[in-house]
Formats: sequence, C-alpha cells, structure tokens
Amino acid sequence: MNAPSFSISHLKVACSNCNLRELCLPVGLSLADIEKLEELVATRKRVKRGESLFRAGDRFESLYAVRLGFLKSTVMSSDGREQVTGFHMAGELVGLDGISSETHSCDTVALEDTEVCVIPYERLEEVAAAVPMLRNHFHKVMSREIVREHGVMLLLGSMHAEERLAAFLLNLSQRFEARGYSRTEFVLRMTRAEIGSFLGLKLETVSRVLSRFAQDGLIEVNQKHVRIVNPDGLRAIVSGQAPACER
Amino acid sequence: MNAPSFSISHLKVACSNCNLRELCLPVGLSLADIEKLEELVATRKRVKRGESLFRAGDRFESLYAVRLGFLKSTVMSSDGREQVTGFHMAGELVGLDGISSETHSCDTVALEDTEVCVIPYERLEEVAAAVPMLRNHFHKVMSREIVREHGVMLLLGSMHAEERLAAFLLNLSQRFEARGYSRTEFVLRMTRAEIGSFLGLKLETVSRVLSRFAQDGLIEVNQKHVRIVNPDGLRAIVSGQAPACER
DNA sequence: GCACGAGGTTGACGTTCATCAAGGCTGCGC
DNA sequence: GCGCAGCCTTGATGAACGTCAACCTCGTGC
Repeated sequence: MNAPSFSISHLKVACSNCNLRELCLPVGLSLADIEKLEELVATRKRVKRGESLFRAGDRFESLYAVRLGFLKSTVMSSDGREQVTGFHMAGELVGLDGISSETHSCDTVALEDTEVCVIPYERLEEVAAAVPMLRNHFHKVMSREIVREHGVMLLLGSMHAEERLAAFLLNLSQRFEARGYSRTEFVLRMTRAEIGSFLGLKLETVSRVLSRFAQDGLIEVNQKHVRIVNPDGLRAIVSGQAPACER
Repeated sequence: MNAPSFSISHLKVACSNCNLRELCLPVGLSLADIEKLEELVATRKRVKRGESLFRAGDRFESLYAVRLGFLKSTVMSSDGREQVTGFHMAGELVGLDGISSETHSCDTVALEDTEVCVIPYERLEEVAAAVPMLRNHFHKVMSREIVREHGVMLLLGSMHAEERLAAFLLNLSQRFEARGYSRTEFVLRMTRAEIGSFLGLKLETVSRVLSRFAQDGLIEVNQKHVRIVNPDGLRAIVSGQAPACER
C-alpha cells in the first residue's frame, strides 16, 4: 500500500496526432470534437514495470487509455486467490470496473514500462453528453469488454488446456497484428504463472502445453519469445478438431 | 430460426409505479425525468418459457429490462460448445452485448414465462445525453456487468466444484432476497445441465455436489426446490475454509 | 568471473472431475 | 391407468490436470 512513484507528464496531449487514433477513437469525429477530446485527456502517466496503475479499493476517478506498454488486471477473492482478468496493450481502455461503485475492484499492474493517457471520468461524462459520436463509441467500448469477457467465460468453462492456450496465442497474435506488429513472432510480457492464472491453469501445465505445441511444430518457444509456425494448426485445436486424445 | 411468437403489449408503461424502480432506476430522478423515461420504455414484450428474447446474430435494437420471469444467456463457440454466461431476473438489464457491434452475440432465452420492458437503444442514447443521472446510472449498470463477469472469471479460473456451487447458491440467495423473496428457500429455474454450463462443470458433478451438500446438512434439495440450511457453512466453503480434502 | 534469484522445464504421482452407464422420479398425453 | 420423455441421481472407471520436487536457464549485481 505504499505510494507508487508515478511520473506525471504535463506535456501537451494531442489525440489528433496520436498513432492510436484508429484504436481509441470513433472514425469521423470533427476537428471541433477532437479539440474537446484533447481538453479531456489532460495528462499522461507513466507506470514502471511492476508498479500498479490502480488497486482494488482505490477511489475511481479516471479511465486510462494505454499509449504504450503492457498491463495485467487481477481480481482477488476474500481468501487470497488471484485471478488475472485480462492483459491490456496500446489503444485499450482500462479502469471501466471502477465506474459501478466509484471504487476500483481490480488491481492493474504494468508488466513493462507503460504510458497511459489519463481520462478524468467526470469530464468524460460531460463530453460524452455533448458529442454523440464519442458517447456512442464509449458505450461500444464498454459493451465490447462485456463481449470479450463472455469469450473468456466460454474458454474457462468449456475448453481443455490445449484449446485454452491455442486460443490465447491466437488472440495475442491478432492483437499484435492490429497494432502493426508481427502476428507470428512476439514476446510474452507475462510469466507462465500469469498466463496460467488468466487461463485457469497452473504454470506447469502452461509450460507443458507450450512444449507440446513446440514438439508438434505448431510454435517455436524460447522462454518469453514465441513464434507461431502453424496458425491453422492452432485454430484447429481451438475448434476442437484436434483434441489431445487423437494424437 | 423460425420467428418466435411474442405477444407485444402496448399497455401504458409506468416506470413511476413499477415496483422494480429501486432496482432499475437511479434514486432521485425528478418527475420530469421519469416522464422522459416513460416515453423511452414504449412497450413490453412477453417471452414464453423456452422461447428466446434474442439470438446471436440478431440485429441489436433494444435493451430489455426484466419485469418478471427468469432468463439465461448463452454464447456458442464455432464448434458448437455452449456456455451459459448468466441468469437474469426481475430488475436486471439484458442485451448489453449487442451495443458493441450492433448485433447480438449471445442467445437470451426465457427459463420461465417472462415479461420485459423494451428500451429502444437509439432513444436511450438521446435521453441519456439529456438526463445526467440516467446516463450515469446506465454507465454504472454496464460497469457492474463487467465487475460481475470478473467474479465469474475468478470462480471459473480458480475455484473447485464445491466452491463454485456454494458461491452460486449464495449468489442466487442474495439476489432473491434483494427482490423480496426468501433468501433461504427458492426454486431453481434452470436444469442441472444449465447450472453446470454456467459453472464449468458437468451436470453429474452438479448433482453430486448438491447431494453432498445435502448430506452435510448445508442445504435441502428436492429436484428444483432448494432450502439453504447453513449459509455460513456455504460461505466457509466459498472462502476455501472447508475444501473437500478436509472432510 | 561468480553467486544468486526469478522464472521455466520436466518427471512421478495423486486428486478432481468427466465419462459411461444404469436406473429412478415426475409430469404429461393418451 | 399406462407409457413416454425429460430431468435427475448414483456408481464405476479413467483422463486431464494439479501437486511436489528436482533441475535448468538466464539475467543481474558484486
């Protein structure tokens, strides 16, 4: 509970120039609208690897748009079990959990040095009232998060370890691609234990399944570095085409 | 994909008289605001047991506030696995998944004869722009759904069968109580298979665990009728105080 | 260079839950 | 009444994953 050492930069924020525009913003905003938005996003905040952006119990004041870096969100049960609820990368909005009770209900921690745009929520509410397109976009972002979580529930509730990991790798791949990175080769920013927590598996199982995928020529793994060799093979696993028992 | 036989009632809808006000609406709305709201909620819709309110792929047009009855939502993977993502009762809002892509991404089906208030989404957006309190309330409802799903992820990702079922029963209990029903005695509207799907378990496991709870004097079960005898015992199970291996 | 620690891999073994299978209960139509 | 279908229960067995433990790898600080 010690105060994390954020550096807050008061640099001029310019959404209009931001290379994440297509991810963050609705298309077709007028210049005037974008100006309103730039007033909204007053500051940026840096979060060093290992530090938290916010913690469960913190008063909710702002949403955060990830500019660069990588974060995880976790919830904790009363008896101390931890569950990773998501990983966040550039262009994604975090903090939505806090709106409901004006208090954050999860911890969000940087897995590498990260920079976010701070979006004071009260102001967002005002701007959203005035700019229909932005309001609509905001609602879509929240709804998309609900739909994403439905997908995670499907994964956790009805998939085997191999299917979960294949789905996880493909999801990462697709998100990296959408950000202009390679979809076949990337670095896992999280540990095996964190992947396991997210997927409802133990770290040993994650490690074993990754090794098996590598053995089967689906991927190459070297510690955190992953190369997807046979994406269709992974897709086949996700859709139950190739359950473990058939191989 | 045949058209379901809804009966749409054009009765005057009166939120101001609705006994679900405290669940549905923010406190402290002015009379003028409530009038705007009543224009918004134009119609009601009845859905018979077994029929669907909407299906994945349907164009999204409205949200629905449950007036009475009981529904489930399910998502389906490409290979046909089904996952129950939630059960809905009076006072809850369903259909939020559709906002993101203007298409519903889950099926929502009545588990008993059900009546909902239809809330055309376009109009909701307008009214929300004009009525700050309602806007804020709407955002909180969406956020609450996100937080709820975090809880389900925790359950699916890190709890044992007994813990899941204990948590499930307590959750139902608490929701019934909030609606003025008994918190100790209620009827499960869903089958064992549906409970299992929601909790990531098979129906046999659900049945076995319920029997074990009954044997241990925690509950009484008779088919769909459940009486919670020892809620603290259930709570102890949820918080890992009493794992199966200790008994 | 070396020691240390965090994170990762791999193997042996055990537990939990799924699977398969048989049978019971309840409500409904005839 | 009877038969049937849907749902539920219970038992026997096995697979998938967790647990425990040993060891390896890499990066860091001294």
